[in-house]
Amino acid sequence: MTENSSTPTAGKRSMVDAAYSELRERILHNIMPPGQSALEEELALQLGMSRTPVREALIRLANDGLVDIIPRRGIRVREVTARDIREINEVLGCLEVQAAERLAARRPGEAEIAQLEEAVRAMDDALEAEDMIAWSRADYRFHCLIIDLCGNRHLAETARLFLDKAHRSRLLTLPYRTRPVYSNVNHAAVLEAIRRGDSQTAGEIHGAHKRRWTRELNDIIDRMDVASDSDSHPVD
Amino acid sequence: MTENSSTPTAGKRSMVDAAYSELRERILHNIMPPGQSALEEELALQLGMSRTPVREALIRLANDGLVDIIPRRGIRVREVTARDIREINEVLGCLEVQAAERLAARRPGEAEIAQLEEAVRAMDDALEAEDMIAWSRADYRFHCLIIDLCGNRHLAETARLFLDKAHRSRLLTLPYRTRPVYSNVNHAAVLEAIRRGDSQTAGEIHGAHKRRWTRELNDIIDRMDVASDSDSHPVD
DNA sequence: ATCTGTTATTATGTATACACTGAAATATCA
DNA sequence: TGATATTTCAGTGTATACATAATAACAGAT
Repeated sequence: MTENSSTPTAGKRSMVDAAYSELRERILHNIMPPGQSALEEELALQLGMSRTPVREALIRLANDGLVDIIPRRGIRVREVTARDIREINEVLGCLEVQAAERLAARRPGEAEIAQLEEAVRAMDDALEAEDMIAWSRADYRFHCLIIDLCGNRHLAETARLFLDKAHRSRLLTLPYRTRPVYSNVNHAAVLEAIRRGDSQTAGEIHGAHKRRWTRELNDIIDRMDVASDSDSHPVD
Repeated sequence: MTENSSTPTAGKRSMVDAAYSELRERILHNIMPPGQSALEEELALQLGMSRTPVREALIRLANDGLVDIIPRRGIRVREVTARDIREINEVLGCLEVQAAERLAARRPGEAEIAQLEEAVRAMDDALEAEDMIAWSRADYRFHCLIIDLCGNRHLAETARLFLDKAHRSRLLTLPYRTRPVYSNVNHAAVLEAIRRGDSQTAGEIHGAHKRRWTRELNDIIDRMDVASDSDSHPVD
């Protein structure tokens, strides 16, 4: 009877949903670290339910690429290799650029602009205060907003998935990162282009930002000792 | 993740896999047309298995965006609205451009180039013979190859999903299409850029091709009478 | 001692059983 | 007749039971 109330979102969710979000949280927050294996029954016991809803949740998690289901041998939290980090970052980059262009082209309303402004301001404040946790959260919020407001549901859904995948690698790379001063400048510039409805500039700046980040990421990965999974650097 | 084996080398598929691919085929080939609803038990009966594997297959199909699971009222094959067609096409476009760039940058080997050449040749032959079915298949093969060979697994997997989604709308738009002479020219040019390892040109041509197709698609959609789902044309 | 064939175990994959929910259908009342 | 309350009922959501396959343990032989 593990009443695990880590998710304060109390609603009329089915047990499958409960299992899904709980396990997802655990994986995203490294409570279940990459490589860890588990048994369906064990998880069911922990979550206080039978195997059936756990199984169904696991299928969704496998679809999201967070766990591997090994045919008769239970499940494993998927490892994040250097290659994965690079690949995920590449896909996310191209989706986000598209989202930024799309968002600018659709001329969002004042309320939406205000949300973006708030996120940028929060990032500036956090950087000033040297509060990297707060900065990271605000950065995440900004990217989420670009994605969610872009007006293309399919794009938003897919990009959101990759943003979450990227979050897992962020945890690995965070200690290696330098002060993200460029990020703030770029985000402000992107926002300005969006406000003007200048789709092309929004895309270009966001793209340049992403490429710079990709280079930095490659340096970080080289300094880290993660499994490389036989991958050569992508050419920029 | 889910080993999407399009290869006919059927090993020992579990019943879940069988249900998944069977239902997927039915939906993709319009045997179960959009909007059609069904009951789990009914499908289980048709497929000669119990509800459990069918349910699990349905979860995956829902994740792929092919069906909607209505909480207590069974499942429905998802409708393809005009908005969906446009959105899917947009995402696929941006992923494919990235894949083309990536592939060119990667300098694929002779064997891989040969596969692409074969597809282009098949397209030319089919166009000459006015065999639109064969053309469509070769076109599909070409796009699959660009995606599968790009070297980024995550990109490939995601793009593949969207290619399949696009396939469904292709069925709707096919009767409205004009002779795809531009496609063949473009594909040949992309292939040439890939052969030279000219990543930028490959991306540009493929992108231009996609944009032209997007315009044509918008015209087609206007002429069709599909549910529009309150969507304005994306700005190009 | 190592290798191999057999048995035993164990967790999954699938089937079935059951409870709960939401809606259609019927009944009751104004 | 129309509106509302009640009942019924079909179908999902969840739990449990069972069969199967894969591995681990073990014994016997070389």
